[in-house]
Amino acid sequence: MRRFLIGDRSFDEDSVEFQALLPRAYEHKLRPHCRCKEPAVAMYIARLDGQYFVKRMPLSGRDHDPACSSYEPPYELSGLGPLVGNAIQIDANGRTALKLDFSMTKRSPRAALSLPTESSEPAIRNETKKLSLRAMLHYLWEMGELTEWRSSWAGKRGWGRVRTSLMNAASQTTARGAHLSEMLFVPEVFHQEDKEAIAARRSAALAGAQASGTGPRTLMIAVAEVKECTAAREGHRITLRHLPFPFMIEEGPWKRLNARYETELELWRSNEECHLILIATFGISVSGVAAVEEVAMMVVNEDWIPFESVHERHLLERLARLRRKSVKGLRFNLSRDHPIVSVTLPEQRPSPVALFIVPPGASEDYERALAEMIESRPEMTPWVWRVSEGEMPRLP
DNA sequence: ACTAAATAAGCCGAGCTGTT
DNA sequence: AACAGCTCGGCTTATTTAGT
Repeated sequence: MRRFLIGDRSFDEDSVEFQALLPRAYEHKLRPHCRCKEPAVAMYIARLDGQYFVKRMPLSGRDHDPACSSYEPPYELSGLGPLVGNAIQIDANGRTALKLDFSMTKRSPRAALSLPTESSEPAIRNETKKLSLRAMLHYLWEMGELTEWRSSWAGKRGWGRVRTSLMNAASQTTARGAHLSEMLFVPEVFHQEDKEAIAARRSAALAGAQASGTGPRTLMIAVAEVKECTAAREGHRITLRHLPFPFMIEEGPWKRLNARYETELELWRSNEECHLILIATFGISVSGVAAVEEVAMMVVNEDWIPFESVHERHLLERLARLRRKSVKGLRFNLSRDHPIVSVTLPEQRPSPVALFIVPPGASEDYERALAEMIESRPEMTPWVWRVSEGEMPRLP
């Protein structure tokens, strides 16, 4: 159980007086501090559906004691590490600001191209990294705690849960000076009996993507599960679950998508249980047709945990039966030849465990980078499965 | 209100990879 | 081995924001 400090008073999480204090503390924007470590770790109070929760500040999971329920493994082991502080900036109120590497508007084609002017200005290095679309999807998944799993959650996570988690994550986040929740569209679970209300909420949510006729088109970001892709008269039609209309994609981008996400599509087609998650910037034309501008994808298993190879899926399958929590590491902007932690087991005793999978045919550089990564986090017990050496080793 | 600086989006070229 | 296509980074220009 967690113990909190509010002001100079100490409370047990479950105590009646603490639960009674929460609404007032929320009202006055008081910040609880978790006493699992000294000095206590700053947290915040969130209100969800009229209930109050003490939540950790974004990306502060590593500051908690490994035994604390708010503990999360350090993000340096996943693709999140290089982005924190640059593309992902966290302020004191627990809100994060993202820098995006994709357009959120579509401007009309440039009227005239001006000849490049002679310029002797010193070149300004743009060293700030930005989030790709895939990294944005991984960010939402991680912040929504959809990378976490324990066996007791079996059967309890469906698209409704996923959607709520994603929207919660977005509500803490800004990008390009706007709230991410206003830019993000995630289709609601469709129920026939609630058809009209859902349609009304949907069209309200999609207002930001609607073409106004003049000026640059503003785009929105959609996250949804792909149902199927079919050829259209021109380009392709992507049908998404819980959405009554398809997203159109032109032939060129469609080809690129297939080449880029060949592995993902292959994994998706090879297994009926898994889901293909799409993230795309899109706009809606005056005639009401939704068209994709940019797109990225990832494959998740039946528990909505992302994976990138059959080996990882096997590992997740084994871990899904464990009562203790497992946390999936994600790649964000990193390419496939960078090692990242596959899964961490934060609740493992005596120390948290980092599970790595070395893909067959990994280079020496890969092994070297992996060794460095393991060395840099001595508090984590490493577990390595080298696929080329055979079967999965025994889990810790 | 005007100017300067920061930011966003699109274009272009260098380098890499995969194919023929 | 050459070529084509794609990706990534840098540069340019437009637009927004902040400061005077």
